[in-house]
Amino acid sequence: MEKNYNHKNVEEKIYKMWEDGGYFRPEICEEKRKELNLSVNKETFCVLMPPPNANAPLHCGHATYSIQDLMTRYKRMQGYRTLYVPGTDHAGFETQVVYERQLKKQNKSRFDFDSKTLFNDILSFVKENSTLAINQLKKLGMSSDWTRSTFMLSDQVLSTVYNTFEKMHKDGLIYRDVYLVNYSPYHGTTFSNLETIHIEATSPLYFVKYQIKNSNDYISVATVRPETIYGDVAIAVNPKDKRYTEYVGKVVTNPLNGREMKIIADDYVDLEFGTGALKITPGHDFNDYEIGRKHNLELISVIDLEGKMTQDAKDVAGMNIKSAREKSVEILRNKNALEKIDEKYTNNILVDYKDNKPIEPLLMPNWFVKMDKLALNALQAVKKDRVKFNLPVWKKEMISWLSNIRDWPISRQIVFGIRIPVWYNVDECGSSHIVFLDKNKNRIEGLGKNLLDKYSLEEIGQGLQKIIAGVDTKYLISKTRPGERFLQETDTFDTWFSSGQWPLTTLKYPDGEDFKKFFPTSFMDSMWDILFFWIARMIIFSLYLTKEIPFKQVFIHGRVDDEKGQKMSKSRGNVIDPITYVDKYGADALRMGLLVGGNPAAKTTSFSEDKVRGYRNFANKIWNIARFIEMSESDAQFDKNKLDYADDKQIIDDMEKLIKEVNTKLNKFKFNLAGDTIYHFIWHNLADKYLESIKKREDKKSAMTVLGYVFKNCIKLLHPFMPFVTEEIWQNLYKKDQKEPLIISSWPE
RNA sequence: GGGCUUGUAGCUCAGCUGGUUAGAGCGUUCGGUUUACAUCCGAAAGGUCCUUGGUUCGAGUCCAUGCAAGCCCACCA
Repeated sequence: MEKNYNHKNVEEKIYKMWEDGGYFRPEICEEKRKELNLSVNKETFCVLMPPPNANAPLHCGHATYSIQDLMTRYKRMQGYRTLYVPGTDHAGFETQVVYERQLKKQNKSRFDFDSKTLFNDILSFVKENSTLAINQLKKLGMSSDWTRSTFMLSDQVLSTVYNTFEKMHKDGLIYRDVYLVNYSPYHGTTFSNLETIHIEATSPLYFVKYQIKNSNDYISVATVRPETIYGDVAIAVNPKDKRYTEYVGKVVTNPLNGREMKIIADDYVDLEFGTGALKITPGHDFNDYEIGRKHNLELISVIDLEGKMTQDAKDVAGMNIKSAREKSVEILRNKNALEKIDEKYTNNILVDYKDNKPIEPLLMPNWFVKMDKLALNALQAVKKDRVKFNLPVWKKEMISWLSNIRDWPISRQIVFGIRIPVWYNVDECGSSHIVFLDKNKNRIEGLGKNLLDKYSLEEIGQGLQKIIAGVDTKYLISKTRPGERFLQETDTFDTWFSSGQWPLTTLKYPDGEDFKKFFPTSFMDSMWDILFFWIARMIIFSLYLTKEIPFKQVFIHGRVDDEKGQKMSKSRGNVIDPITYVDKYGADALRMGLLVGGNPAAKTTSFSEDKVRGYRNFANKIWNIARFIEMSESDAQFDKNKLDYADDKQIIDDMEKLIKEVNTKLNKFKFNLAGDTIYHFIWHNLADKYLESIKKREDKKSAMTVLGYVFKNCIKLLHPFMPFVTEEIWQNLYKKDQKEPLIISSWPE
């Protein structure tokens, strides 16, 4: 053994030995343990890997997969039939954004391609780079069964997702509706509520006069969006507001288009704010939409999908929102309908989480999942602890989210995703809006009935970019084209619709062997940022399809921040690439830095090079204990009844205590405490005290036997944390007596 | 507006159901060519455990108030 531990000579070699030996596969482990007369537990232990984006390099967050691998290795050594299932995600929206940036560099955009071509181009871009993430996970030491790896766009996944959609439709859980959605004109797609955020902005607040019919009075209304006045259908005041009591029920004139609108009373209106009177624009504001429904008001769209004003916006039709706003203000001013402007007004505007571009609430036909009943099942499962959480706070958050759930818009207007398996008969969707590239690659847009006169169905189908079918358009659900005259819905599923079924698709629901053996799974590790996006949806889907929960235990880990406790971000320039630390200090040190250097269960945990370096030193420490043992002679087999020295008895005592403590802590998922306990024992008890004391003994042989025995148990306890260096030491020291590699050796109980 | 979390050594953080002299990594100072390791060893400095009050034989740990920082949800036109 070399004087210093060098991870570079070890990690790749050891990983290959494990993988080639099939030790990541439950079947082979079971077989080998039986051959060697090691106990085999009938129970299974299964962990699903949250699928990383197929084409992006790993970031620090992925290094927390060490938690999953730690649990896997722990249970594997305990003799459970252990399976850690890997996979990769297509990450629809994220990937498309990255790809579109590439296109932009070539002066192209998504509009230059028909959707089929664009999809295939993005897919091959993903495939070209898809081994990147997997290879990096291997470098971290993940002991997952790569022969079972699943890709989110594989046939198996598609088939399950389609079947689920069909079943939900049959059960009346899928509906199509015009709904006010979060639409991003910039990205050209809808976002769910979870994907939008509010940011503070300064927007001029305009006070607009609405003339009361047959009177000289007017009501003044404050708004930051005068261009939407074209879509106003009412004025609302609070019923308790004495200033306006006499006006309720009267009629005002819309200052921009002359529409006659009622003054209604609704206690949603805040008496304190603005003038106490609110314009109601159900087509472009979520609260107004609710009020509109309550009072049976008309829905008017004055902004279209491109972010331009519609024909209903008369004088400003065709303009973009910004110019339309300026123009509207000008018109109001000319009509003497503008009372005043508060230029310094600050408000919160709705933007997307990705690029912080404005979201327009727009009326759009969309596919929805009815959530009330589905969520109720999940809620009960969580309340009854059928799914356990590592901290009570996550259970609470889950309960409150599930209790206040809204219907889920599942259609996205992006290309890179799983296309919704819905087909329209072109002869029945004449009023649908269709966009396609003709054979000369010119972008053609119009109503279905008009286009079909000029173009062949084949040409439209070939170049198809988008169909926006009316809510009442007839459709068929089918995995394949149901007939000559059919075009498929161009919307794709929200990525969480497919990843929400990950426990089912990876294990090959409903008939796969793995599904029968390993479902429900045992341990699910994830960060809190996708608690609702993902964890909740997996519970919902599993309960819906199988009546079973998808996993028994959820472990929520924290965000990995930099050494100053600041969030890592590209703009701050403090992003740490985990692989550079693996190269510099070894995967073992990196894993310890995350698992033991902080508290992985805390909301955030700080990570630094110093920590990793500290644990690299620890790897070297145990390496040198191993060298010391290798260089000294020992004579007999360890026998607990033949301990002559008090020191020997003490260290054995301490070791037994250590084993108990580590087991207790691991079973409570206190990984940092378990690891820290081992660290202390090895360095400050075993090495600094015991090992130093026996150097002075005359008869060293018996002491070396004790040391060898204690150290062997330490190496086992440490294996789930630091798999590489422990396995390498095991191969050097204990191969003579132990035929099995450390990875499947028996755990000290 | 509603909810949550955190406040411990110079820095980043551990501290399990309350129980002796409060710990780690890095940093600082002093001393070590001990034949496993300088990626090391020995020693030291450094903490009113945010404030105040309470429960208790006993509080870093439990409760309340205040102060400070951060997060999540909802969003007032």
